[in-house]
Amino acid sequence: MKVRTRVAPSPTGDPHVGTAYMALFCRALAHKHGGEFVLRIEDTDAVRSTAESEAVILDSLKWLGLDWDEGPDCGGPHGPYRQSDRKHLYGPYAAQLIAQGDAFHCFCTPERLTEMRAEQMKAGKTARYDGHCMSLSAEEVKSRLDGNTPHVVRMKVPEEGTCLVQDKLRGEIEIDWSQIDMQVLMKTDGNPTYHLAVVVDDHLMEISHIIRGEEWINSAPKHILLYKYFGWPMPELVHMPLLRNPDKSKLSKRKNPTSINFYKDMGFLPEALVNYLGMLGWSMPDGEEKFSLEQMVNQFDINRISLGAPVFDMEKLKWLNGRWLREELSDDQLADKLIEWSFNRETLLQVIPLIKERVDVFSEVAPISTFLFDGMLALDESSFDGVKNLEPDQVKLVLQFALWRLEAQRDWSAESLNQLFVQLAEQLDYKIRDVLAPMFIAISGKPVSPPLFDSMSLLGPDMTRARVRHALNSLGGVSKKQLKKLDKQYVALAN
RNA sequence: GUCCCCUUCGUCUAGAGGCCUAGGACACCUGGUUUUCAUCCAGGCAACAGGGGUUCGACUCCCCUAGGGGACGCCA
Repeated sequence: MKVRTRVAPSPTGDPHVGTAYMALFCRALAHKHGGEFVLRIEDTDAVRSTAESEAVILDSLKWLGLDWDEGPDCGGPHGPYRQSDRKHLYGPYAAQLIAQGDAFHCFCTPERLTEMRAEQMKAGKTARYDGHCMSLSAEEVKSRLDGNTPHVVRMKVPEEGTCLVQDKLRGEIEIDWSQIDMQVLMKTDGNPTYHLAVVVDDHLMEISHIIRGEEWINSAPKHILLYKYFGWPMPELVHMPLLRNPDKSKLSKRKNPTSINFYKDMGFLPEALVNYLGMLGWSMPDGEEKFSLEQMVNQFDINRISLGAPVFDMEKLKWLNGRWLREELSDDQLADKLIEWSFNRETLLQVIPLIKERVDVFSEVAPISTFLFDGMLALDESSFDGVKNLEPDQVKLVLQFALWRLEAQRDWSAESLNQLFVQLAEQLDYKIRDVLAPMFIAISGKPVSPPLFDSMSLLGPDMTRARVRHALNSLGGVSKKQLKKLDKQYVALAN
């Protein structure tokens, strides 16, 4: 059988290193066995999915060299490769399950479900649909459907027994059916949920091996059951360990930069980042730590994957990057890479308007603009001494609120960043000057610098957010207790 | 709370019953090369979570405990 794998990102945000991690292993397995690696866009969440996010994710994966054999941009024999373009496909499958008696219409309101789950959890039970709408008669269902009552389609799940999940890495995993919820398959808006779409698409696209994060183990029984209902052959399951923050929690942008673009902005080489991801949870037979994507594919053996969840260690990534840079690039090539990265005419033309009025001779250009080419700035508490009108706690509050706003911000033009801060200052009833003072330190490292919003715009969302987070950390970070308090204030702010 | 997964130096890992006095790498420390720094080289510190089995023999197999993580959405 042909080995076909897929990575299926959801275009709802920044390109995540975890997506690249899965793409790397999917690609390695497929290509090692002469098969194909597919990229599919899972945009069944119509509210959160955006075309921009999709474009950025595709670009990032390409930048890393993790290109695919079939996908939304290049097509292929199993297209389309975007679930929103396949929307018409899923309804009939849901209808088939209803006709077979393996699924049913559900008219329960979200309120009732929330209440039901809360009660179940309170009683120490697993939250699970209680089967309320399964008892509806055919006539009742028909009349409600005719009356256009909002509804979903749910799959039926056995009450008793055990599901055996075969995982290539972990062997047999037993999960009781009583633990499995009667998953919604079709949403009120007519879109399939991930669970239906993934099964239908993986089957239609002839995916042979599903490589995904460990977080999916618990929903494997739902998928296995759907394959059974449809009478389709079950692909092999490979659940990879999850990448971790230094504190061992699941890698998250709150604690560690997760956007691929951040690493690009920092000036990492794509080869080094891919190499680093490859050595998390996997190793070359000879123990060599520096290897190219091609070398990894050639040597790839799924049995060399280790299951302990690896901590993403930027220090080691940096060391590896240094090796790639020194060992693989001639001075000439390095010069080209630097130009490509930031030292180009285009970037320069964006910087010059910010500094022209502030320099008299060329030799002043570098000192005033270094922060635009820097990574994480060398900050400590004393860096914020110049912030006079705010108490230390207020400085933290401003930075944290700004960070939250910036995380939600999509338009990264200087003008809309300006508006963001004007609004924040108004809502806080602070002077804009006082709100901006800590921001200047966070972004440029100094109390005075070229225009803040233009600088932020130039640095881009990933680097800007990382700097604000870094500033917060250099002030001792925000404790859980503080965070809770701030969050409360922040929510109150919006209303 | 319920269920599931995981567990070798601080971190990434090698290890598929005797080759383990547990190897490598990052970080850290020491020394050498270098006008300084970095690179590079040499050396050092440092781990099989705990307890029971199985076995002539357990880092490796089984069980229990502990710790960590994840899942419990009309998100993926």
